[in-house]
Amino acid sequence: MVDTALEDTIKEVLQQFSNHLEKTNQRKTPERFAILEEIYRRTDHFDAEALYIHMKTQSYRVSRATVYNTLELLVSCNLVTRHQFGSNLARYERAHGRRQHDHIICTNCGKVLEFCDPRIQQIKDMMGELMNFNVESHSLNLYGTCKDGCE
Amino acid sequence: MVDTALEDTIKEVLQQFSNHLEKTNQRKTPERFAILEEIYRRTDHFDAEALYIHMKTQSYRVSRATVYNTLELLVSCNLVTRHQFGSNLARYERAHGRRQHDHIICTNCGKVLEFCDPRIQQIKDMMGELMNFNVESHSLNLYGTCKDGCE
DNA sequence: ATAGTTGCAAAAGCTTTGCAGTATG
DNA sequence: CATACTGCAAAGCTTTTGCAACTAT
Repeated sequence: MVDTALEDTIKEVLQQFSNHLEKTNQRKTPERFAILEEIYRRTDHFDAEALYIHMKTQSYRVSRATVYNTLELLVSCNLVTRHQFGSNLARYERAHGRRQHDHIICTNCGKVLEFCDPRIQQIKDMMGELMNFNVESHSLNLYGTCKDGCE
Repeated sequence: MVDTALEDTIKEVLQQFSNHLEKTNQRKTPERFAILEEIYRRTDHFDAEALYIHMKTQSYRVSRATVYNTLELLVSCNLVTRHQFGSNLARYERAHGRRQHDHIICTNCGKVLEFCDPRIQQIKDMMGELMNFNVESHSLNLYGTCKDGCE
């Protein structure tokens, strides 16, 4: 079964990335597109190593250096977001076409769920005003444990 | 000039730590108390290395291992809190006698300010309910830039 | 042709660990 | 006096960097 919505998103995102690279005079290498596509086929919150391993075991061979470079590039053009869920390890997820959301993390089993709350935006606006800051982004993580047992 | 409120806090916190160590059958070493006191004399959001360096240049000699061990111990008994402000570097601050607060970070100059907002607690309560989680803690960071120029 | 990119391996930065020696209870 | 803790150095892990080879433009 083919997920046509996903295929459309991927097509759109690849195009958007291509435009960005063109605009900023950076090269359209196959590695960059392959990494972006791989990221959009995932639904989890992965780390750089997991992405690297997954690409290696798939059709594609890339180096760790390129994975890290491309992740940074994708974060900078808002196609991917970067998180840290309590540890020193950076985690990533696709960003395009997703509404703003935050995360709730089980410190027991590591499960990560997403939630939305409009009050965050209110807090950002109010605090920007109050502290004389241009607030550009935020990160909100709730930590706890699943009530109905972990997987 | 002596800050008597600070001295009182330190006395109280050292006592509390002492009680905790006793209760959990851990040893009251001079290094542990020296590190705790040093932390409570700081007002910033420091990393382990800065604390280590500061202790070395002061009267006290401790090893990095002991600094890391003690920080973990202090976090676990809620006398110190651990943060990550966007990077992979852990930052710490004293926790006792401070009301719950979150952070707003300037991505330009690194300045860290604190703020309180009651809506966070509401969000934690509501999401715990909604997602069937026991929410134990959270971390909210706002990122942006100072409007009136950085230091 | 000429830079920007890649891959590899080495290095860097933060944190943890193993172990022998030390000091607490 | 038993053993938990310390200090030191080595190892671990994630991420970055240097450089020669490659390739997009």
